[in-house]
Amino acid sequence: MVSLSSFAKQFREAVDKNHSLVCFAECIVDYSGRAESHLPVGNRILILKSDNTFLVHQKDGHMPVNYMKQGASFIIRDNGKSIMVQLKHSSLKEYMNIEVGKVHSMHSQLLEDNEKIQLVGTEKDMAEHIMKNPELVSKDFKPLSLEEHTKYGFIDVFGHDKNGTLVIVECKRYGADLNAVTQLRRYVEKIKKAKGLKKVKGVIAAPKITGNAKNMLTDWGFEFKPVKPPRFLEKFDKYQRKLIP
Amino acid sequence: MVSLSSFAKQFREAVDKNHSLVCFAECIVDYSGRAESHLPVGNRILILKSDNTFLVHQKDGHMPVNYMKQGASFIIRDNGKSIMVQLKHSSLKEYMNIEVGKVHSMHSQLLEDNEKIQLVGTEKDMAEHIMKNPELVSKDFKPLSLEEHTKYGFIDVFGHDKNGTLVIVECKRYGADLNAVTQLRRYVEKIKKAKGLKKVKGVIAAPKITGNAKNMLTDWGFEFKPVKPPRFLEKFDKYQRKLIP
DNA sequence: GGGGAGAGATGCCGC
DNA sequence: GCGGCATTTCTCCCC
Repeated sequence: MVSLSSFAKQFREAVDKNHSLVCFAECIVDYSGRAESHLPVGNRILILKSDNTFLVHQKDGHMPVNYMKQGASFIIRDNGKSIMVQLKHSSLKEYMNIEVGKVHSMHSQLLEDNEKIQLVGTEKDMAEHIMKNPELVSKDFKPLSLEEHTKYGFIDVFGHDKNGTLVIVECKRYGADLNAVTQLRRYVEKIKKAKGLKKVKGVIAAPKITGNAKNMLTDWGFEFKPVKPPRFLEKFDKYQRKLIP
Repeated sequence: MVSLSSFAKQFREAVDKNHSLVCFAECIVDYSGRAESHLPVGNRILILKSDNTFLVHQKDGHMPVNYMKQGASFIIRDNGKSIMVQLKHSSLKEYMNIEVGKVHSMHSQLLEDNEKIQLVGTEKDMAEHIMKNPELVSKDFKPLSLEEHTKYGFIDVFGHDKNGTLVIVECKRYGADLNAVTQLRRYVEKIKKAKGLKKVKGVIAAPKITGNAKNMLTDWGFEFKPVKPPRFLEKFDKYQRKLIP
């Protein structure tokens, strides 16, 4: 058990020194901003990060129950019976109040960490994979470019077939849904209009597709190509064999 | 500083007893599942929740750098120089390895919390707001129903005008974008087909709309109605005046 | 369990 | 700053 006054002192210090702080505390949380919320009294995990991001986690679940992004100011007030922590994010017009009644434990320190996560298997990796292996789309597909942000939109892979017809490929690392089809539809319509073309092929490359999406795809004359997202890339290959027996 | 052996023991105990655990530790994190990642050595916050959700947070930022959902099994192995925590989520085919080299602090306990967050200001609240105030859409709009999940789709508000023409309203609590327009377009097309109608009105009700979305909207003959999301609802009104001076 | 859509989505990049 | 889009999205609800 930590006294409320030392909680208030250590919290203030962590905010000012950009330390990271975690505590287990009984609290009431209120929020107002894009929406409004109230969380009645209970025991939660409070996390203050070195950039002053603030998270409230309940004992279960993946997501924080309340949170405040970087950029808020902190006012810590001692009411005697409880500590009021008031977060105010002026630019986002977001506000949060945490009334802390009991502090079961707390720890704060400077965390040294200069590393960034290395991630593979994203949609971009998939698009590059198709660039290198155009036969995944079709035998006569000749990819021209990987254009993420061009004037024609954010088309994943862009090329043509043996007849010179333009082909637009929309990659999805997960199962393609209705949204993926409408997205492809937008790109095809846009490029038809921009280039004054009558025929442009649209292809969705994804590991799978939902039934309704498949129907809409065929209705609109597009194609689906089952493509698995690239995994087990070279630099992770060795590691993988260790990780998954 | 916590010894590696007591870290291993306390972690195992927390997993088995469904306690919540937080520690500050130097670690290396590897992940394989839907994607693959590697995070080199550094100091992070490790969080084990009572449902065995596991989170790794770096000192900055809103999101966890690595995580594993509820349902994984935990193997904790002492290598002498480090502790290997191996998470295996068989049904999701997700794996995570955390190699812990130093433990700066740790705490675990049973967290008692029976409360759920009360949230207002969602899209559903906005749809109800329009049901009660149909003039926000137009003077002659007569809403018929709030149908979230009907055979016609997930239409927010559904009604007709003075001529008996069907009106579909798609609400967005944030600015409407291209996606919102294609969504409305899908609903209108679907209901036209299902009911064999020639004309169905489509309306987007949102606080604002992007330029491109507005263009696509007018191209397709739909309308935009600026509507603010309902806030300061009665039960939070009193609280609000207190919270925001 | 799959499908569809919202979320206080967040984060990234480009303009 | 807005805009457009991916995300190991997550979460909820319905079929």
